[in-house]
Amino acid sequence: MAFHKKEEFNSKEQSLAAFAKAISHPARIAILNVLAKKNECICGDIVEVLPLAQSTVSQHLKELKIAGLIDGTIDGPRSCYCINWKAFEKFNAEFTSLFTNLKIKNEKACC
Amino acid sequence: MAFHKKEEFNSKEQSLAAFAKAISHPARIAILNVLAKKNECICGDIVEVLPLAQSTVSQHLKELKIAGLIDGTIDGPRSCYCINWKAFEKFNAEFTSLFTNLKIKNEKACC
DNA sequence: TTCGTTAATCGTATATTTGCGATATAAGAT
DNA sequence: ATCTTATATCGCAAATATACGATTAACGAA
Repeated sequence: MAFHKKEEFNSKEQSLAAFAKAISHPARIAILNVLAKKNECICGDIVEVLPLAQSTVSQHLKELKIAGLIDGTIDGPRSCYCINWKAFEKFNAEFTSLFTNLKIKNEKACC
Repeated sequence: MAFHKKEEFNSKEQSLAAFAKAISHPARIAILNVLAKKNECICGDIVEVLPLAQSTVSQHLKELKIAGLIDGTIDGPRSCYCINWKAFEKFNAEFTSLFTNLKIKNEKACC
């Protein structure tokens, strides 16, 4: 029975998979781009740019926050989001290390 | 109404999201590692190593193949899979270019 | 031909994701 | 205190993803 067997894989695999999942939707990539383009960590502006309802955008922001890719602070009646570069660096390293490890082990294609 | 609004985002966002989705499950990352470790493009061996049923592994392989990350050829009664390095390079470039673009635009955190 | 091996696919159950409108919350403005 | 604005959260519906067992297909060997 036992569904979602994700726990049975090692932590490195899980960590990278979780990160990939966070950016596995175009809306979330678009959000990251918006956050970076505007030098101020706006938030409601994202809703205007994306073809999604406010509640949906809020949900995507939450997922990015849970994944640690962005930080969010409450600023009066509005929220301020920005990219967490440290987390990005970490995951970027994990990601490229995957490729590197693979490439070292297997240089030539066999099929 | 209109669900899955993914089409409304630009192709770059969609392409990167699709790649991220392909590696957004630890089983698929594990498969990539197995494919690389063994210098031969085994296939049934993956089933032995992973804590998943044969049909499930086959499904994950299919997804990786659809995403273009691996190639598969039929070799007698068995299938031979291997990593598509070209696709990997392409997506690796897309991925790092995302970070680079973001970093150029926004050097300092604001919250 | 029949049997065994290997892997893909089908059917199905369950879980998760995506999306929206409605509602709640929180703070500044009037 | 009330109104407005901004955002989070709730509740729900639909779509996808994950997993498995059973079946099918394709081939080599007996």
